Amino acid sequence: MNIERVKSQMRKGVLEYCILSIISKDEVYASDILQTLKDAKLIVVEGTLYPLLTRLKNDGLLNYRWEESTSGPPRKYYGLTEMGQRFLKEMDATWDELVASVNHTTSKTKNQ
Amino acid sequence: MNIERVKSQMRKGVLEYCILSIISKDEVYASDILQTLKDAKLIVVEGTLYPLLTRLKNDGLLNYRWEESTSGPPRKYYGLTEMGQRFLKEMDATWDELVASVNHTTSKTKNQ
DNA sequence: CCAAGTACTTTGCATTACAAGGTATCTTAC
DNA sequence: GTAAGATACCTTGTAATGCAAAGTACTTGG
Repeated sequence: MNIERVKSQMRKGVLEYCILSIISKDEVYASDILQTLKDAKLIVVEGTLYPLLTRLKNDGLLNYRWEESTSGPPRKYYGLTEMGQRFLKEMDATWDELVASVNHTTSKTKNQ
Repeated sequence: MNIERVKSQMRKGVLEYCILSIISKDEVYASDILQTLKDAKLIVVEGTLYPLLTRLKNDGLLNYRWEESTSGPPRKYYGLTEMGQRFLKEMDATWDELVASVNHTTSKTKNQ
């Protein structure tokens, strides 16, 4: 039992949310997403991200287009579908609710 | 793919944190915890809670004492060990960091 | 003594993050 | 033109764990 496991555990729950949010702002490819998450201290590895992107695409929340790169193989640039945008809004609300619930449970609402 | 799955997913990450926090305030038994979580809209079922309490106990974060009940079988009243208290403080920090990270990623910090 | 209620426990399953390794494409250097 | 390195995407196996469902055990009331 260590705090790293807990961090990882908490991270899991918001991964999809953060990834959808990142994609909603800009068409990006996997490395962009990894870098953005890293900047936010939400470390994620390739083996986690790729299957997740595929899952989100299969669920109809994402689509992508291939784009040539000047410095390597072509990249998959992801964007949100209309359904993805609707879903992201729901996730926004879900996140806010969760924060409220946790703060309620841990009593950070008023006192402290 | 539905929003319920996402909620469940997010919930997972904070379950241990919320449970430790609840126990830190008062000696409670399983049904108390379930009720408190339910009040906070963090629905959890028995089959989730009991193994988790056992795990936390085995990790040295919790201890318990049996107490007779006037209305049924005896109850296990849980309390935090010293290690559990230290761990909870770390979880507090971890949670705050996560909220900051998510807000950063989803850009709720300043603009919007 | 058995039915109902309460409390705790166990089993099997599905999901999924991660580590590690693999495949494919492109650029650079020679 | 090809070998080496870099970049990008993908796959496989494993471990953790929330949940549904069923089980065990104790207590009380008729």
